[in-house]
Amino acid sequence: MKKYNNNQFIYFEVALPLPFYQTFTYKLSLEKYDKLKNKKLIGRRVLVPFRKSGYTGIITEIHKESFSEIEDYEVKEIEELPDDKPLFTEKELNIAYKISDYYVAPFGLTLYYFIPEGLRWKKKEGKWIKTFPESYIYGVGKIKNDEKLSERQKELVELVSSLGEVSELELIEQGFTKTTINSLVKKGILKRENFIFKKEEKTQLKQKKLEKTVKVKKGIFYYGADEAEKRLKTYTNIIKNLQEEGKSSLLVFPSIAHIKKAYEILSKEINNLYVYHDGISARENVKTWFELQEKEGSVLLTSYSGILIPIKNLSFIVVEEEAADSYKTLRTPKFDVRRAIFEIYKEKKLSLIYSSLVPSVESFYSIEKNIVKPLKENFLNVKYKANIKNYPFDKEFSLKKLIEILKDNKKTLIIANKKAYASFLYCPRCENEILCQNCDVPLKVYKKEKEYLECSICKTKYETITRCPECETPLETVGIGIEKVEEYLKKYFSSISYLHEEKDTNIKLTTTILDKDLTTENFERVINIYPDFFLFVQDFKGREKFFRNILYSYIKAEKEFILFTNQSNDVSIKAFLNKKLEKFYKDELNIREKFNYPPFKRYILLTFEKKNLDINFLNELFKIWIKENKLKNVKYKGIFKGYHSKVKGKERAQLLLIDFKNKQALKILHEKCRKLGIKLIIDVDPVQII
DNA sequence: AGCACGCCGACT
DNA sequence: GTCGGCGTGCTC
Repeated sequence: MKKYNNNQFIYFEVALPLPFYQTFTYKLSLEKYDKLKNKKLIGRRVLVPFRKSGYTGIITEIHKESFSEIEDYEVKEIEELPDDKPLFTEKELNIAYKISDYYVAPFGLTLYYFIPEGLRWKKKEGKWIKTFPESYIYGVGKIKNDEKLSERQKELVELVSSLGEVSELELIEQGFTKTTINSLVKKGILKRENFIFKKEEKTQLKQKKLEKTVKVKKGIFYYGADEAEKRLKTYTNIIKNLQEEGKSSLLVFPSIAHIKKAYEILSKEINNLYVYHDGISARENVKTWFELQEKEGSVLLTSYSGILIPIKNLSFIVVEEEAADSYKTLRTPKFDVRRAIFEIYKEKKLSLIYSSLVPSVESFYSIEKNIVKPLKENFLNVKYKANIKNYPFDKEFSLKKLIEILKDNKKTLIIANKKAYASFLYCPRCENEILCQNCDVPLKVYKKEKEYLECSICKTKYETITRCPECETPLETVGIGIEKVEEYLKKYFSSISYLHEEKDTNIKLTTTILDKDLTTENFERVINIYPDFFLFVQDFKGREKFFRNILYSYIKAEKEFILFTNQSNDVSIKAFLNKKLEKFYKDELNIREKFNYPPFKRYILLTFEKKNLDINFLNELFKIWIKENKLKNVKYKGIFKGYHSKVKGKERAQLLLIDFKNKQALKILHEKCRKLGIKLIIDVDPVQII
């Protein structure tokens, strides 16, 4: 082994946004290191060369001084340390590591996911592409009378003051030199800000005296039974108390819509309130990131990517709507925000609340097992204020009945449950459904804005057809989507709109109610049309979804609740009607235990994708993998053709591992598949199995 | 992932 | 001849 002189360099590991279960070694010359103001390297953002391009990485580990390069590869030197301090502390790195480990996701990709978009720079064709300019120039507006400025300088000052704020890059493109800008900055006529721009003075809200002192102890709690608005009030009290001690809070929501609603309500009460999510400009998010690192007593509302911001004095976290399956991300890193937050709790030991009107089955189980403590004694409780009626569902009768009900002009919310116009097109003669050419699934029919067909998987749009391509028979639409309900109602009523449009109409339509708990609007009557299909989907959470769908729609009704269903004998409906919610949870847990479903067994879903995938070959490969890794008692189901057996022209096969613990072996399988050109998607604790 | 290299079949 | 699809190998 050839040794190099390593006295002049510091060596460290860098996590890069690449799909490998490894970090990469880079070095920095001591000469450059000595010039750094902040000597802390761990958690810091680095720009590194990689092959012919370059990536943004995070330093995760410093090598000992005795580290020496080996012949296998040449360690390259980093190009730049763009920030003046680390982006993450060691605690956040630990949390990200645990998340990536649990979900068998590459560490570098996991960490990269939590870096704000504005700081993810890439090198292409020798040039670093930055998401937005690094520095901005703006005028301060103080020019002393005796100040002598050149013509060019005067021009620059004029331009900047007319624009208010302009990126330095833009000024240089306009032909101004760095020296011109620098000299004016030195004189204090212009000001330069890196990343952060003119600080708008946030008007501080006048603080009313706190009604009562609400505090939460350290630990994990469950907060249920109250509706979303009341829950936000409770948090407001807790947050304000914490702010007086300089402590910060983090509120996590399952969607941007939730955050917006919560912000409307909380911003009237709370100072130092921040919002961070993908819908906000990259620049604004970067600013939020750096401010939260410094400011005491701040409050952050976020969804997924903001949970790892190293917020100063963080001591309180809320996971709102904890039952929302959208907390599980769809792309790599495939992780569950609820579990990620649990990892934060383990690392930081603070107060953590999981919250929902009624708990998820998993949360109920955790409460029973004493892992989570209910904040209130009666955590399972719904106010029964509206009368309940249910009618059987069939296409003809239900639509007629609907018209009859709506005739009295009461303010009504209709939950149509299905989007689009119809679920698919069907030929009554040859019994064919019109399928997507790439994915082999029926195409959804859209009609409202424009007539077209769309694949719900690959989103390919097709022109509408009216006759069967095989036999020319006129096609029929099957299923009642929200657009069909709307079309039908419009023949009889004019005051109709969608709930999200926030228009003032008597009849409102929506596809789903599960994410609308924060909708403050009240409805005299709520009609839920045929939520039954939740029960027919091959999904271990089907019944739970059905149950929640009914409960969430029910609580929006002030006086009358109407349910069109053919499942009125199901345990979930009976538990709801008999006001014994607990019955549903007990029953559902029994079923899950009996059928080896989560939370009793842990699942890992493996999805294999390739053009022309051979299932027999895959079976062979799987068995060899078990043998080679000496895996014992591997319980699994499969390999079966995926529920969507063809996606985007690729064949799919799936395999369900039950209570499988050896994550290392999974990495080996992933590597093996990659070499064979098979894409393996590892989904630990999938929220649905289809 | 993303890119270079090399093999092979189709087509000017 | 040569263009391009895709299987393979490699990345500090």
